[in-house]
Amino acid sequence: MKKIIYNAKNQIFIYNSINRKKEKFIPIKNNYINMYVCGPTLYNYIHLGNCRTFIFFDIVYRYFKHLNFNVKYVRNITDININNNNINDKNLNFQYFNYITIIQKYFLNFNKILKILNILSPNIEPKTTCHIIEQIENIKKIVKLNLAYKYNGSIYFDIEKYNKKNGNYGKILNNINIKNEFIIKNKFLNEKKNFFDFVIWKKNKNNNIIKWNSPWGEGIPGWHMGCTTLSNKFLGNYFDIHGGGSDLKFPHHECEISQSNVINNNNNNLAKYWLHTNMLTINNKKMSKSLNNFILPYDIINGKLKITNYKKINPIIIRLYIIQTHYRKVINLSKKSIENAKKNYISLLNFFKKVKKVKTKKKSSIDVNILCNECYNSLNDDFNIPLLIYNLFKINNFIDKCINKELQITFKDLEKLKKIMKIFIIDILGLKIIKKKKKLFKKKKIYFLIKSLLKIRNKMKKKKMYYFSDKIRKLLKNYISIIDK
RNA sequence: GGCACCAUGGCCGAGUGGUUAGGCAAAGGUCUGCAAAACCUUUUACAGUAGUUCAAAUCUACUUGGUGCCUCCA
Repeated sequence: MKKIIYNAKNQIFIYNSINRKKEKFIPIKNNYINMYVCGPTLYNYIHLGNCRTFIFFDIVYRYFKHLNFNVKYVRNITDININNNNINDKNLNFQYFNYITIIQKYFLNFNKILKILNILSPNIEPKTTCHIIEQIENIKKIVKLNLAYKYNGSIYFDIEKYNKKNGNYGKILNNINIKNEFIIKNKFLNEKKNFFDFVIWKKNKNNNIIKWNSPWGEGIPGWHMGCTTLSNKFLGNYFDIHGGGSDLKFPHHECEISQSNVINNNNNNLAKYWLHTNMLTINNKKMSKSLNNFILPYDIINGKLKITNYKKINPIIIRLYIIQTHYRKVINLSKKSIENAKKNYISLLNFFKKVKKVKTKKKSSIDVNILCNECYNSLNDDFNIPLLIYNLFKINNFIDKCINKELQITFKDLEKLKKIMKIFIIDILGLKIIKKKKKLFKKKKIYFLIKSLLKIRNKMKKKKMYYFSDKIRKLLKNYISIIDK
């Protein structure tokens, strides 16, 4: 028998990347949750793989809020780029105006995509460029402790010194041996002392206009410094959850941890629980900007892709498609699986329509509380959304059987199930109901045309002229679907 | 080379020790003028080998095949 959970809040288990184990989730401060997720770097449109992380943590955020935790959710915006080659835009020359235009373009796109995927805004969305002073202060601390060195005008974090001084770079999240022969064989140590030493202050090159003054000359802070500084500033030097894609584990998160431990003079490793979402692959290859095999959400929505047979896909279906797979498992994009999500979506939301057909009885055939608790149990077990969806289908199935009078349910229990389905499908999974194609009807002329055609069709049907009535239905197929009662 | 992960029917995809999602495709049914939609029924699969157990798709070990990270990445 599975345990019945009366207080879901105290029974959450999370897979912690630091220990590679599922651990009971106990917030640092009772009833408060501080959560940080690495946001986008604005050098291109966000692709479907990027969206996965944001959708997953959106559900984590929604679930915590549903459980009445006080959640502070911070997701940064990296609006600065160390390597300008990353910016993939033909019109770009590194003039100030163009640079800012491009950052703005991708920023707007990012917000738009997140909105149509029904992702809630975090509490704070700090931009890297707005916190340069704090970053310089943090770099000063590292330099002062003699754990950094200057090379070619840039400042590097000295891993060897750090590790000698009780540090553990490479081992916290990744188990990477920084003296591994394979790496030494394949990489060249032409710039830094140690191959893994990472830049914390990058010297201004080619008279780039994006730069700030610092004790080490003009330049920009290193990428990892942004996240350490922003999380520290808004959530303190030790907070509950730090999240991001699994490809950020190394080196990004490892660097963040080292910096934070030095700056704060502790061994807290920045966050208590580290969560990493797995990759989205296409043809079994990781989707990424550098491999140029990425898929943009807009192209799916607008039906521009072969993988969806050039059919337009509702963004909420994309959302469901992504959460159907557990966050720690790879998703391989395929035609069938998107179609699958579409069907699942329809049948999940159909619940709210067909539930009206149920005729309640004096007794229920099943203990409804178990069905409800199983939903909470699924999410409590390391945010097992696929298992949750499975349990939602169980409820859906039960209702089908009540309609067919195979099983029965009381009024009270039915209300309970309606409530739980609403909480999980709409509030937590964020699968809000699609508005029907009303836009077409707004155009009055089309509306009246369709209406009069329907009138004609009904008359023909009455006269049993089915050949013509079916023709009309076929003609109108692209605009409306006609279902005879 | 190191570390991490994955393998489920014709296909896509859940399944976290016993009851075996869901969808596509196929067949039959309720309904129906035919359809559509909805619902019901049918088809039992877990890479291989060994082990633990009364019981393994699920736990353990090894083998095979694949993926990710070790360079910017969600």
